[in-house]
Amino acid sequence: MNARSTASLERRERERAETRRKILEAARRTFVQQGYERTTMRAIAAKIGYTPTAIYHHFKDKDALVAELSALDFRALSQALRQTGSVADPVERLEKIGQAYVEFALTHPMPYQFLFMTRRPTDAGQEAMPGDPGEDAYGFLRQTCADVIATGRLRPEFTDADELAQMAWGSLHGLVALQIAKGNHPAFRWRDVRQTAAKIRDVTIRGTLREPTR
Amino acid sequence: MNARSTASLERRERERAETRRKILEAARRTFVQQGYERTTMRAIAAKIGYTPTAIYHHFKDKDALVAELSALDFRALSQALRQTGSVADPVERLEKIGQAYVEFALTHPMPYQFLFMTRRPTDAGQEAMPGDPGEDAYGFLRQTCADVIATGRLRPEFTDADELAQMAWGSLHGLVALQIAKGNHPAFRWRDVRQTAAKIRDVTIRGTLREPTR
DNA sequence: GACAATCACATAACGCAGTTATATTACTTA
DNA sequence: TAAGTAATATAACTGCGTTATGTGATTGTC
Repeated sequence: MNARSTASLERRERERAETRRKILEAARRTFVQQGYERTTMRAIAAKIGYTPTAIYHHFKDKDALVAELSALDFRALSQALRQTGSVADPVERLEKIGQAYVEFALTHPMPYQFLFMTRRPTDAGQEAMPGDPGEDAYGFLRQTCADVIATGRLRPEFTDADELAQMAWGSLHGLVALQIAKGNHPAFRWRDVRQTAAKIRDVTIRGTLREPTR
Repeated sequence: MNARSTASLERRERERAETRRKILEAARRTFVQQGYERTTMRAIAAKIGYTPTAIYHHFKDKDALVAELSALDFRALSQALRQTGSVADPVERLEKIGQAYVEFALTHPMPYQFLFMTRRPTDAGQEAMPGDPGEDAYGFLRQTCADVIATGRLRPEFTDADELAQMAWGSLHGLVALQIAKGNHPAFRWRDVRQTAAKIRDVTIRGTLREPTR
């Protein structure tokens, strides 16, 4: 393998990466506009001047496309969540986590929908992969809940970190999930989601703390 | 039109209704077992010894099947919610509404998913139909929230019935929606949903009330 | 510099889905 | 008994995700 071949290899890899990137970009645009079901491989391919089969040269199948897009976006979530780790007080940290979570859901509705709002058959029975960013984030939330419990500031009925995590997660997930699914439905006169989410966080914290705080 | 023809007409209508019923029953079983996407018209038809086209003689398309099934189940929700109307205290009534709502979601996951967890393109821009059971239920929740506010027992920052309704709805929706979508995912060590939901209701109420209660 | 190999695509097609145009069969009505 | 109609079947269409196979350009080897 000489210098010329190395340069050629590098160029080919660059071109391959560039094609991959173009596919991902077109896929993201289409997924966001049309949603998962209504996005066809043919449409993605046509948008960048390829045939559908070309996509399969770069990605295993349609799910792999969404999975990669989701994984990319999830780095942002993981980072945002972990930045809250600097907050010393676990209660304040829990609130920051919730805020970052809502912000992520609202700015990345497509991967959010893919990860948390759809039931995939592969979900059942699969072993917990340590790399899964969703489970990763849950573990982080759970740990913070355990820290909150350890402060002793909660009412005595809150001793289970998983239960507390599921209460906190569920409360905020419901609001953003409804917003994503029904946000354009005029009959529900939707209030500003970020503000409502903030109130849900306040209520959750005040409702679980041992003493009235403010 | 003589007596015989009337009898014949009636019998034919009975038979037609019976076929409709059989289709709906088979569709319900399949939808519950397999979910919406994996349920095929061919499978429904085969289960009752018909060809797929026969279904189209009774229902416009696949969505119409789910819509009718959902409407049927939703009568149960509306009734269950309205039965809570007998509770005089608005705060207690709100709690009962939440309990009935969670129970409905867990016992009717398919219509729940259809109505609240999927974004349908027809949702946008459509006028509010008064018959829509979903909006009907929201209106009932909203009214109860308004009643709660009117009692004056809430903290001063809670004055908006829609906001309060969306907080209550979202909190419980999130828990059951996660359960429906990710309930079989082993990495999240799910606690008993009804119990967690009860704690969410407690926390929401205690967190919004003016004075600590118990 | 010929030549095999490989890469990055395209062509064509498969199987399955929802759906529909067109029979066919049975029953009702005149 | 003939015409009409309602209920179902047959066969096919379109569009989907996906794959087996072809093709042409580029690369590495003798």
